[in-house]
Amino acid sequence: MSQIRHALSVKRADDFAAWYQEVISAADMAEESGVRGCMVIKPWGYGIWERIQRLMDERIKAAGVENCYFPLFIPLRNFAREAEHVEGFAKEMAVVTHHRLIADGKGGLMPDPEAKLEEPLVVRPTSETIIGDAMARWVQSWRDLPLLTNQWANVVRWEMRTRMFLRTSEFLWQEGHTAHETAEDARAETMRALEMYRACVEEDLALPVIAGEKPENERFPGAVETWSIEAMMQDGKALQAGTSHYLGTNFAHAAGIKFQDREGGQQFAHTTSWGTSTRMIGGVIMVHGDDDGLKVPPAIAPWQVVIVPMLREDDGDAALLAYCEDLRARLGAQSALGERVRVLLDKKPGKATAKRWDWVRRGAPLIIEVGQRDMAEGKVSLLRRDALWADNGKPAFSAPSIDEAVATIPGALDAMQQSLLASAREERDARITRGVTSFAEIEQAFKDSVKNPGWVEVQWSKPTGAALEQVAERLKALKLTLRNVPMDASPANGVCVFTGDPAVERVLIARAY
RNA sequence: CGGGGAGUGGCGCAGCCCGGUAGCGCGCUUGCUUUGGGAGCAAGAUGUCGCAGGUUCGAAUCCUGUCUCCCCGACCA
Repeated sequence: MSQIRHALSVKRADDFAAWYQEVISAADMAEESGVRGCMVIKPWGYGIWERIQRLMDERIKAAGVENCYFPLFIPLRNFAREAEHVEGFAKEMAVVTHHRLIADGKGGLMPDPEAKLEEPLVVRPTSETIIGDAMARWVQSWRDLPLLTNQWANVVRWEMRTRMFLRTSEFLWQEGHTAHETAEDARAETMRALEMYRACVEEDLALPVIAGEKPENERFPGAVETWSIEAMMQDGKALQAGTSHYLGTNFAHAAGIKFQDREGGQQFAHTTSWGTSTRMIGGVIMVHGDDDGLKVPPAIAPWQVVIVPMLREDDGDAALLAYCEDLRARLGAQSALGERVRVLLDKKPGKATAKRWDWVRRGAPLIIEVGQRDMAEGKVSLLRRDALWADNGKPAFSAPSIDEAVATIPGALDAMQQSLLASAREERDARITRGVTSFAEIEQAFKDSVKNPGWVEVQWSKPTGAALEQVAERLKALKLTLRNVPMDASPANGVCVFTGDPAVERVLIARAY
């Protein structure tokens, strides 16, 4: 192996947390804002979010769910209704108490004590309560059901410890809220949303996930069932990439979502809620990033192909730019992954080499450099972000003709999308340990290891209440948590690693973000 | 929210202990050279030293408070 000069200064293997932060700044995705836990999402990071948003939104609408927008401010009294739900969020809510500023006498401003709100407003941490209010008005008859709504919004949770994209005080997300006539319908919707997330995150973000039900102690406050998709990061930790909740009639009782059923009686609706957030971008970084920066899966790349002309600031530039423009137009007329290929001709002044490394760090799937010699030969110089280095330690350029490039690039984008998912799945599966039969084996695997060995799947007797808390405590000593009960795991056939009782199902254990 | 570390040009850092009016590398600008693989040489520009008070003739440096970031923990649908 020759010496490779990587595009980042920190390597994943040396300091994963520092590497993660360097990717975000080196890929020009986001930066600190000066407000605790809040970030500025820059064009490349926001462009990725917009792609995710578009692809997810198409899937949401295809299921018959309609978008709405509900207010940012929620009256404090809404939160007094559903005790369990409130308890879950009370410690992390931002509250608006004043509506006017006055001079503080020291050259600054302060909230006007005279302008105190009679009833404080909570900045939404999630919208169950306010959407519940609306649903109570909108639902009168069984004919109004199911009611299927979604909103794209920002939410605020006053987090104690924040990390860019993974856990920020303010974040962007989508929250689906639905009401149904029967428990059966609501459960089906819960599962439909979960499957939608699995498909979107795997197919579009190229993150392999395991879908399953959360154990009772990990449930959303007020939910009857909570389901999640869990993705494995390169450091072996789990990231919950989406959740879907069956809320029973808990929220319907709290908000008064009642309807007249087919027999003329009054019934409470069964509701669901489900969400995914900008946190998924953190997952993309930690699954697909490498020591040269980000690799953006083509489906969510704002630009899939970036053409970098090797300008020399002489008379030859005009012809070179025309050649590149022709290439851009021809590529842009092609389709990959069901859409027109997104091609940028990067005409910004500057050295082509410097610009190339900028795009490598950002993770543009394909980078095409074009110089005078390429043009003279009717060729281009093509670099694949997922196969960056040649054996000699230099960037692995290929030199197809322009016709060949136009013809093969759509297929290459499709292939890259597939291979990113496939290789991530391979790496994940190699790090899931199954067949563990005792707690001692778990301790052994996680106790003294500096490197995280990954996930463990065990059989258990699904204890509840205090017995479950005990299990959680034992795992906590190893910094482990119960992630979920995979829906497609094989049935239990042994004994519980925690209690020794007959096992009833399999559960995943991991360190988590 | 507890423990620890840190905030000095765009980025990474030195200076602080022992107060005297700010420096290095990268980047940036300009010029010349170079020109197919992350260029070289030269000359430049960029700082209310996180913010607010205090001590002092004088504060990046000492004291107090505060904000933000990082690590560990607690917490975390």
